[in-house]
Amino acid sequence: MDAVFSALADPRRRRMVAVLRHGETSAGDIERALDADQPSTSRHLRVLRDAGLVRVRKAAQRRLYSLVPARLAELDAWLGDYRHFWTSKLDALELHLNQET
Amino acid sequence: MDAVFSALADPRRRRMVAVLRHGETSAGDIERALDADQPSTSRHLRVLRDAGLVRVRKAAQRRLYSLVPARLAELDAWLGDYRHFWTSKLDALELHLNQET
DNA sequence: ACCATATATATGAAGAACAATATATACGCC
DNA sequence: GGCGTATATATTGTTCTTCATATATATGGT
Repeated sequence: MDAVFSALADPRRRRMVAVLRHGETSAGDIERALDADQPSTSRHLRVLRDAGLVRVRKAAQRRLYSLVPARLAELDAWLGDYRHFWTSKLDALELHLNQET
Repeated sequence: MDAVFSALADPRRRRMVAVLRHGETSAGDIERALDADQPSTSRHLRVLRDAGLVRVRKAAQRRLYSLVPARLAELDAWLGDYRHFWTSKLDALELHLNQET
């Protein structure tokens, strides 16, 4: 879970994840989509991979990346424990009080 | 959003958030709940505060911390864009396949 | 009311551990 | 050999930890 959160803490990596939302994408296409340099792209993809957020598949010289739903589902499960905080009426009031502070 | 993710990347800070799920808690009580030293606790609370995940209220010498639902709701909203990945049947299958890897 | 002390929390500074960036180089497949 | 991608290395920047100190409020004695 640590790795998931810290992987997503970087805006470039979140943009990568956003790109992957549209389906399997090659490292090169991700690189171009983000207009980043190649080694840095590769390194960031590695962080996402190590966090289990993406998986990679070889296709000749290309590496095709895609999202791993399970990891995002875990994050969702974690958040689930807190969801009542902003969904319940009682806490909607609390939310309102916060805004005044 | 960066700050939210990186604040939650630390397990101690996630435990703090978990403690705060039960309601407003003083810095000292959080410190004891986590069995951590005082300065470190204070600093971690600051990170959570800077990320907007908690707010603080003064009561004499005590500082009473509580969760800010809005920030967690933002996280939930971000996740929302991806939710269909693991809720659809097609991707439930995919989730299953990942677990074998 | 004044002073000393206690309690609760925050901040400063120094060092270790960790992460990011850039440049260069290596690997594997066609 | 050329292409797509990954890794090594050096450097710089961030974050965490610890010890020491600072600030604010409360309490008790005189």
